[in-house]
Amino acid sequence: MARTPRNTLSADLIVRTALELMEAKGAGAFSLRGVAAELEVGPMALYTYFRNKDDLYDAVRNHLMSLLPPVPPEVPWPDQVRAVCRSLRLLMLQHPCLVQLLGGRPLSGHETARVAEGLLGVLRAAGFAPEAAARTHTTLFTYVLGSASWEIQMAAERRDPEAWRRLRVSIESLSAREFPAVVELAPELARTTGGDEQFDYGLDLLLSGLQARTA
Amino acid sequence: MARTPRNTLSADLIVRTALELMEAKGAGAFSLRGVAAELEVGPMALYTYFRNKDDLYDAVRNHLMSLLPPVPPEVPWPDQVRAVCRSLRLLMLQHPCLVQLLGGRPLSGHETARVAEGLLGVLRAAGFAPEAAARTHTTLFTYVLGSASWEIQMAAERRDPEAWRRLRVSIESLSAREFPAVVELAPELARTTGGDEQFDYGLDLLLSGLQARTA
DNA sequence: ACCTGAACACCGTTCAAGT
DNA sequence: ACCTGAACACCGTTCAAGT
Repeated sequence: MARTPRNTLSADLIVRTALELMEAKGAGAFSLRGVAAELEVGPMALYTYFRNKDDLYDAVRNHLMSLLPPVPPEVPWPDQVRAVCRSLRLLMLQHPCLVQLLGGRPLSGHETARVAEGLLGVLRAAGFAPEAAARTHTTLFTYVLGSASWEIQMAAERRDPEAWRRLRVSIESLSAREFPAVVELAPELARTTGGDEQFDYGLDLLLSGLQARTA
Repeated sequence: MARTPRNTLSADLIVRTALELMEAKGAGAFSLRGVAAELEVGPMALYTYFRNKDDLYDAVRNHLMSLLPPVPPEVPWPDQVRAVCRSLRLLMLQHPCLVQLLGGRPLSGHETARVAEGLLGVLRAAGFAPEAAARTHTTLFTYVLGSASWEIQMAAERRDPEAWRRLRVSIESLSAREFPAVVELAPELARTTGGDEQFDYGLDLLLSGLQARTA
């Protein structure tokens, strides 16, 4: 590797490198020194572009949020809501660190507003009153956040053989007398954990609740 | 402070001390060395009771899960579901670190099964088929997880004056042409973010969807 | 078994200095 | 402005040693 302490450094390059490291090793193992090493610069070089680690976190989150596709026009509003929620979930699954970035840092930046704008615009156009639109938006967003977070967690569990073994043993050691429902439904729980179908199940519950309310 | 390197140390004492520190400073600032200092022992004393930091995290999560109250009997099943979800949310709000512990660590332990048992038992008794019970359980759990996580985040934001100021500025600087819905609904969003009412709004949407399906 | 102390390989960040 | 290098106050964890 040749030395590259030229003018090649930029905020954008740092964000892209940070994102790569987060996705490769998980957001927990991410470090400023790791980014600096990857870019073959000293750790302090990054401080020219970002005030501190949290500032870099914000920039990465903002970059990820900008990847969200726009709302499909010209379709009924329930389909629009479904599309927004699905693409938000997909973005989180493709970039698992996004969940941690959303849950651990204050909000800021126009990209976050852009996400809210899409869903709120759809709901307002569908005739939702201001308060109902706001409440519905928050409900949908938190459902997507929670289910994606849980899905990522479970996928990580399945990937780690040791963790997966411990979970299987833990479930199989449960007494059927003390935990009848868990023991009976263990196969169903394993089969229905994660996946598009599970996500749509909850999303459809929310949408049918909404449609019952607007009718 | 007198020295206490006697036989006063125990797994239970360490868990309680760790929990105190997590709640005081946030789960992010928590460290093994901090717990050891609080207990006035060397950092290595903890390794007699826990294999590593993650092992202690699991113990704390298990302890918190054991605090969940039992399901109220002798009421209609929608009220039972509501009660379980509300008390789970309340537990998360009272112990914000629980959300991070659930989202960042593999599952294990009987306490986690106990939580699932309550909700699954209610749904099975209400006549839900195995797959529907499993899917509904996951949907409800992820909704509680996501909304509590978001609520904790927002509460932290409001507590930190600097973060709160940045958020206000960020919202006020949005152009009404680019973000019409966000600008219009900003007061509604602020007013409806968090709180029992917002949580129940989404929970009722899910429940009315469920009741429409079982009828 | 229960706990200590030194050591290792890491962190984020400050400070003073170079260009 | 852009980047370096040394230093500080932290981490989790290993290892060898004490009782």
